Amino acid sequence: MNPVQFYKCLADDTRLRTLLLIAYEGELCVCELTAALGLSQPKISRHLALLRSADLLQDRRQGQWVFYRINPALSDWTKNILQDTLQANQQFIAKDLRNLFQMGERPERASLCC
Amino acid sequence: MNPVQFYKCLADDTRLRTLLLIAYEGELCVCELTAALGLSQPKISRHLALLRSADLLQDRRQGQWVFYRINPALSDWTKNILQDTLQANQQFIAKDLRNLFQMGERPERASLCC
DNA sequence: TTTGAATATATGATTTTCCATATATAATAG
DNA sequence: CTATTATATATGGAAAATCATATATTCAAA
Repeated sequence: MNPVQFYKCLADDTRLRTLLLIAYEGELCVCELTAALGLSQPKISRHLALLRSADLLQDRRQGQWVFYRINPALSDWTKNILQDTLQANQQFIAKDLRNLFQMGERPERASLCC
Repeated sequence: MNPVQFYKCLADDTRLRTLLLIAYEGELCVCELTAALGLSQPKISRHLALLRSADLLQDRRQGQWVFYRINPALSDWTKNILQDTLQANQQFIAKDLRNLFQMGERPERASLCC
């Protein structure tokens, strides 16, 4: 992956928060992200589409929800950058995480095994 | 440093090449960067000004030249990101380095000690 | 038909680039 | 020593390109 393309993906408030929240939680659906970030659904969807088409995110539909996760096929260095950014900037998403934990009725994930 | 501001600095071809070249070489002046990148002097000067005002770069004048280096006061995580990006993307600046090495009459650095 | 999510279009805002010119130091001629 | 010229870098202003957002609409699943 071209490093400039990669950093363009991170160079936006909504997208970086989204990526770090997903990196922290493992998987989040659009409605959880709207609750956490306090932004409109179309706005978030648009950024998710960008991150998906850049192969930073993977999506899966489960019933009425679409869940996003960091693409496990990402190159090691980009995964490391995301992890290091998360470790060094926890306060950057602290409020978003609080919003997420206060959200009622978060959709249940289907267990991936068994 | 706000991570979004930081990544905006890296999210441009000219700026990322400039940063990685300087990280690799330790210190470069504007005329060396123009030779390495093959871009106009005003274009490079503008991006350098942006990186300086974001505190990613430090400059010092020596005679007629202005030398730029990575700001040593940068936070550890941002310095690490730059180093990791350089390690994982050496081919990204390979051609620029070749241009630099082929450049004649590179200005001499004053030794910093004694 | 209701809920969750994606997209199209238009618009506004920010960024990037180019050209010309300004400044600052250095080198040279008189 | 002073005036002139050359070299290195910075910047102002305008044009072009890119990017982000809002609103309205559409699609898909239950």
